[in-house]
Amino acid sequence: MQFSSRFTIATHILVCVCVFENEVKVTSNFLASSIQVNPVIVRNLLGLLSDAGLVEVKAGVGGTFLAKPAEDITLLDIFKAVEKEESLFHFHENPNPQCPVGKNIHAIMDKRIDDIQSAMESQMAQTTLAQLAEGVDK
Amino acid sequence: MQFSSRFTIATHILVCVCVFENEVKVTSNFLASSIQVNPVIVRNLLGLLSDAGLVEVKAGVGGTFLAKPAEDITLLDIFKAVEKEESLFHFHENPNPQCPVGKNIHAIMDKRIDDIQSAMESQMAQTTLAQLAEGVDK
DNA sequence: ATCATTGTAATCAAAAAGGTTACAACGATT
DNA sequence: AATCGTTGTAACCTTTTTGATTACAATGAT
Repeated sequence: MQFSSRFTIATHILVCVCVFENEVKVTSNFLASSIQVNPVIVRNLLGLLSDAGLVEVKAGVGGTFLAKPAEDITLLDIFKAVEKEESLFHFHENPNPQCPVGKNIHAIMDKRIDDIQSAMESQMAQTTLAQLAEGVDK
Repeated sequence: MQFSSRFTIATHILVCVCVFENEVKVTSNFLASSIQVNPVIVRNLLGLLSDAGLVEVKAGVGGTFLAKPAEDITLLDIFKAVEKEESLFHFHENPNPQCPVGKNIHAIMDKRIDDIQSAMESQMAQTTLAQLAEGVDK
């Protein structure tokens, strides 16, 4: 199991936008050639990032801009924008209610699983796009 | 993206073994009927848990036992036993080295990604099998 | 009106997940 | 040594997801 590359690609997109938005027109083709994936994949991800209020995409004329300051965009924002699953964990659906363990397994695990997901999300919230963009050596 | 149900099923297996190992013979069929999945799936997971040194499975005669005290088995041990991916995140393979962002994206993100995975794993290590088994109401 | 660009639908291939059948190997019991 | 329930594993199948690609209507500045 791994996260799809949507998260790392979306992050790559946002770093590019942050670094280049005032220098060149950041089109899906520009982004696609930096990431080396198909431009349609970029456009679909831009749609998700736009829905999440992270970027503004200029239809027709082209070009993408940050919709808010890079200091206010975290890895958690990006993750939530592109990974739509509510829960990280996939429970087996039908544990046997006749069995004491099957009957209680959800009650036993749900809180622990929430805590694990929260720990991950808290750490994601620690990194901002501004910090990432600082690491780009032009 | 979600983790496969291997993790929750494997945890269910271990809770069952912990609770029942001294009462009944814990076979793959017994476990399968508590979880309500195919016995072969249980046997495959038991193989992984056995490889990881968490359980001992009696071939031939049948039955599964914990290989160490329930206090010494954590959710992280279970997770690592059944999810073999080294990294949680899947990087796009070929960022463009001609682009300042493409060239640096790994250097920028690798540490952050490690921190996120570490945060998740640390939280997983906080819960022991013994704690989970306490929650079973027989 | 033109033209580069975006938004999106329609496909397609590859990989992964989950399930199932089948059967050889095992090992205690008789 | 034959039996019998069980484990270990191979083979196969379906469904879902991911990632990729082509195609084209809609957009909006010029």
